[in-house]
Amino acid sequence: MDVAERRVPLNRDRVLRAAVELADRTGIDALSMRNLAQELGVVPMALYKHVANKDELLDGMVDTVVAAIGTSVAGDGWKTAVRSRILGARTALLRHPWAWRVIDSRTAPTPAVLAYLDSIIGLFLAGGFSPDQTHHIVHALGTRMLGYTQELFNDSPASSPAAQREAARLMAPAFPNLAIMALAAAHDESSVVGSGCDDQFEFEFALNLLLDGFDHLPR
Amino acid sequence: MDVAERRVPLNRDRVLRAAVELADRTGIDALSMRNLAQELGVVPMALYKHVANKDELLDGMVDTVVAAIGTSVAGDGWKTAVRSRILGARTALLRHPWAWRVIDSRTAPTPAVLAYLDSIIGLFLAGGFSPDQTHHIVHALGTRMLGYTQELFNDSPASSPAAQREAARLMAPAFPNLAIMALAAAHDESSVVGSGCDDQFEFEFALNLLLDGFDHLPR
DNA sequence: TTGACCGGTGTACGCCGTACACCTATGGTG
DNA sequence: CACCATAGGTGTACGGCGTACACCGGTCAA
Repeated sequence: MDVAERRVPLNRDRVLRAAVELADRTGIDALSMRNLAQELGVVPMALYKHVANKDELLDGMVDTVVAAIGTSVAGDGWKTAVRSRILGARTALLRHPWAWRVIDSRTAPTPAVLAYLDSIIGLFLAGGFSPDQTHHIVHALGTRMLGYTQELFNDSPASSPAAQREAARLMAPAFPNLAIMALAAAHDESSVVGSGCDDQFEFEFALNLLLDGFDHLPR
Repeated sequence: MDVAERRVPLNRDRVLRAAVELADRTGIDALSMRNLAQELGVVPMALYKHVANKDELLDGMVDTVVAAIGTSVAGDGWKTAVRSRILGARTALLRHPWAWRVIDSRTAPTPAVLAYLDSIIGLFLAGGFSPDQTHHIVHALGTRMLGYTQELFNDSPASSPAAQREAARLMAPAFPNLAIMALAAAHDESSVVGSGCDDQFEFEFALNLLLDGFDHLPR
């Protein structure tokens, strides 16, 4: 019987999928070769028959989730095509919160990442942008102007609006402008339930701003 | 004599500055409590009299470099003020390549980061943007649309243009659009010596695009 | 029948962060 | 002046990490 179980003996793919699942469930920091091995009912060193080392495991995980982005494109011009592609990538990566951090801790991009990038570039070239312009555009899409993400404001995940307003009032003396902004955001209850701040909306706002900017480039 | 040396006995500040310096020199991955202690001529556990644990050390390091951004602002309207502030932050952080990654691996923002953010927000509020608009804007500045940075193209640090063109030709079959773009970038030799791609120029291009976008918001 | 090879095992090494007990000099207080 | 609390540096030890290396049992081609 255990022989029968051994008959499906741990593809590289099974290792990668298990790693992704474990990282999703317990966080990327808790993903160790030992934990992963235990999850698969195997001794740690067995993994090394399928991945060279932990870095290659991480690369493989990235490739797995990036490859899942898919290649659907709506055909109505470059702008909607790019938008749908990027939003699709976002929803795919949102399922694996560790992915962003892992992706840019890697030194060399993985093939799936390059393929995704290539497809985006293709959309801009097909849209009539020059290779140089496309280069600038890709940089603009890949650069973060500030060093930190919007996660700043998730102080307490499900805090009530009242508690949030109270927190704002607390930091008002030290960071008055921040407090003003936070209060305004907590105010407007038209957004989704969460932190008084609809991340999806914010993302699309920024994306549209950039796309419109690209649109106005001389061509 | 060694008593005399012990008379300057390891401020928390000296620990943080040494940590920053060590991370700059050997990379953030090589920064361990043990290495840092050795650098300071002290036993590892001595550090724990000055920082609670390694996470707090990292927070302190972030605070140190972010506090060094400074608060200079040119007075000619919000746009130039924001631009100079952000470019200043960029040059400060470029001196510590590990900082970006450490900053967004932290769960809670440190005081200096909040202060910097507060000052940026203040510039937009003073520029006539509503708190809500400012909120959107800060998100736009803090979000990276693609999951990867521009470091993608640093395959080989000091590769000759010829080598780079050769690399592009190699990947052309698999990633044709990427190759087109890379060739165009390597082409134009007007940029700085480096990788055929002037990161500073790309950054300012993206920044100006966003700032102009903000400028056109109804107000 | 044999022997190569593939995949899983067991042991061991050197690194990491850090808990805990200890030691020693210092400086304020009786 | 005697005393002792305290701050800062030490030494040892533990559990976890990635992984090198030797091993070993099946499977299958020759």
